[in-house]
Amino acid sequence: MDRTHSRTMPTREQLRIWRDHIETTEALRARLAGRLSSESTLSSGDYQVLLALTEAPRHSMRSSELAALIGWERSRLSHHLGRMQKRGLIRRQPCADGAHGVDVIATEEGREEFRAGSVPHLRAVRELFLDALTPEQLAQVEAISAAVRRHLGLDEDAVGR
Amino acid sequence: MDRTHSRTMPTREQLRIWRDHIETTEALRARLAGRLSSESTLSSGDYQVLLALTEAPRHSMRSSELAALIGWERSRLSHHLGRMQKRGLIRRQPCADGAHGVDVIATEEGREEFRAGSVPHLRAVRELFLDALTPEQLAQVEAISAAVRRHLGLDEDAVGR
DNA sequence: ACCGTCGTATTGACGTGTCAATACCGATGC
DNA sequence: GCATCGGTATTGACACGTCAATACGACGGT
Repeated sequence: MDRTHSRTMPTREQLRIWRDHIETTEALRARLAGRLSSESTLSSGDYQVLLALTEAPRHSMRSSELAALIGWERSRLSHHLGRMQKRGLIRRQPCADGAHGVDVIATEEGREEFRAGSVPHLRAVRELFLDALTPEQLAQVEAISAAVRRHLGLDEDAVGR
Repeated sequence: MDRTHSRTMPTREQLRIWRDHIETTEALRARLAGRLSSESTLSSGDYQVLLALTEAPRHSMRSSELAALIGWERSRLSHHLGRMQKRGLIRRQPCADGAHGVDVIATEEGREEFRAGSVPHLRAVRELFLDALTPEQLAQVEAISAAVRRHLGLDEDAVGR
């Protein structure tokens, strides 16, 4: 590779860009979470879970599949499902089809909350993020994310890459 | 404003870019935090606090100044300082100069940990983030962050803008 | 039948973050 | 002097996340 730059420390300028990037993205995430919970009783995590479940057959999914699909650790999902269950958004029941797993099921109430939160959430993504950028910038965001993901070795598993 | 695009929902493609962006940045943050705590006993939060304090005169700062400088809510800082104090990284003492505040002081141990973590941390920023991008992309990141910050109304207070 | 072991899900301890309520103190008005 | 108000810092309750430890059923070897 012979990269000349990798042995030196970041410059002030580079660090500033890094910090701005992280802080801005964090602020964006927080704003979006705020919008979501002001329009529905859901958090971002609840939304991700319910998004996956409502799109699944019978609004239901194996716990481990769900974790893989949304990219969460198992224990994180387990804790989160506990909280959601307490609020009546989902149910859990021993896996119907033989094996030794757990089926997670979105309740009617959970699906209702999801529907109620969905449109405002998508609108917020547009208003807070997409509207801030030109189409060229959005394409740049895509390329930059891809470069970082590749660099970090995410997306390893995908087949054809 | 008459923006033609603001009344429609995001496309699938736009949503994908959004999610990739958020997830990638989050993964980056997590990786960096992991590197930091594997090289020193510090978390990212500890690092930010100690960075501000070690650069301040007498390694000390009013609690409220500190919160403003690193952009944290007061209560968040208070909780965090409690944890750092328990580990001996900082001390707190009633404000020396008259008024009714609290001085936060980096202990010798805190400064030592900061020094130990600093170089590996900066190296990790380079390796995980800066090395992933071309100079053009880094400039794009800067412009994109600026656009989003402007759009969200951050940076409001700055004088001359 | 018994013992490891692997995969799945949960749990407990703890660090982290937010929000609302509180404690504290100095200044201001009566 | 005393009530009240404003700014400062803390606290408690709770949501969220990670890590390590645990439970427990299925499976393979003996």
